[in-house]
Amino acid sequence: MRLEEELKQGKFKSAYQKAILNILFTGNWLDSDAAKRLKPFGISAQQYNVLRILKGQGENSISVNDIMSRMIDKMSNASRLVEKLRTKELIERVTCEHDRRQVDVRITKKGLKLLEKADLEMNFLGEIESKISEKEATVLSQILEKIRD
Amino acid sequence: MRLEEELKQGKFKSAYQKAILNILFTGNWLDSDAAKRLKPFGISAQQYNVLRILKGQGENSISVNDIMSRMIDKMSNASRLVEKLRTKELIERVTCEHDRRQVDVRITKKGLKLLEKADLEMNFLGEIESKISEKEATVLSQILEKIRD
DNA sequence: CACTAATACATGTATATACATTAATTGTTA
DNA sequence: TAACAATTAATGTATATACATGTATTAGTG
Repeated sequence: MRLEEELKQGKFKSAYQKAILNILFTGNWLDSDAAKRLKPFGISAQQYNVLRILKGQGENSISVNDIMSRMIDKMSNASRLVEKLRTKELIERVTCEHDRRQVDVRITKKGLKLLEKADLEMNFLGEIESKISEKEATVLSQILEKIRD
Repeated sequence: MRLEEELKQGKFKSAYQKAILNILFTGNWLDSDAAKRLKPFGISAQQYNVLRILKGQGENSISVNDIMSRMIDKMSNASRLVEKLRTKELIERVTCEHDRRQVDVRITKKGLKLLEKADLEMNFLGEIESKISEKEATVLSQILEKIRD
C-alpha cells in the first residue's frame, strides 16, 4: 500500500521525505512481522538475529563483542540477550582462556534445532521474491547504502 | 558503507536477504540518529512524530486514535505518548464534546516553538538530497511499497 | 615492575514498549 | 428501550531498551 494511505497523509513534502518515512515504516513493518512469527518459538527478533549469527560461525565460538558488531540493532544489550538465550539452553557461554575478559559463545544443538524450525516461518525471502525482482532488490540496497554514506 | 562491512559479513545468501537486512539496518540507523538529534530537546523520536502529526492538523484537534493511525510505529502507546507531551505542555488534551470517549489533542504554542527548533536539527532531508537523486528517492519508495504489498 | 589506560562484559536504573485488560461511552438491534 | 456489541482511551504488568556505571582483566608506558 502507498505510504500516503498507510499514514493517512495527503501528500509528502518531497520524494525525499517520503523515502525516509518509507524506510522507517517498512522497517517497523518487517520487525513486527518477524516478532509475530517468532512468538511461538519464545524468542524475540533480536534473539533470533543472535542465533543466526552464531549459526553462521558453525563450530567456532565468538565473543559477545563480535556478536554485537554483527547485529542489525547495534544499540541492544548483547550481554543480556546472550544470558537470555543461555537460560533457554539455546547457546553455551564459556570464559575465553586466552583473554579472560572475553566470553566464548556458541550455539547449542537445541539452538540449531529451534533455528531450523523458526527459519521455515521466517522465510519472508520466499514471499518477497514474488514481490520484487532480484534487480530491484539490488537497486534497493544500493540506494540505502548511499543514504548511509 | 556496504552492509557486508557494517555487519562484518562475507556475502549474503541473496540480493533479497541483503535488501531486507539493509532496510532493517537503515531504519535503526535513522532511528538512532534521530534520537541523538532530539535528545537536547527532551523528546523521543516518537514524541517528535506525534508533534509533527499535530502540527500538520494546524488549528484542528485530532483524536488519540487518529494520531495512532498516522504514526510510523503503529505499536506504540499513543495514550502514554500524549500524556508525556502534555506534562511537558507541548500539547493540550480536551475531552471531545460530540463523543465523550474521544480526546481532542492539539499542539500548543510551546510545542510549535520546540518543533521549529527541532526541525532545524532534524533536517536530514537536506543531507540526503546530496546523497541520492530525487529519482532514486522515488524508486526507493516504489520498491519498498511493493515489498509491503 | 608499578601505574595508568583500555578493553570486555555485567549490572543498576530509569524509561519505553508490547500486550492484555479495564472503564467509559456510544451504536445496534431485538 | 433494554441488552449487548463495538469503540475509544487508560492502565496493569512483564519485558526490553538506553545509558551510565561497575568490575575484572589485559595492554601500554615510564
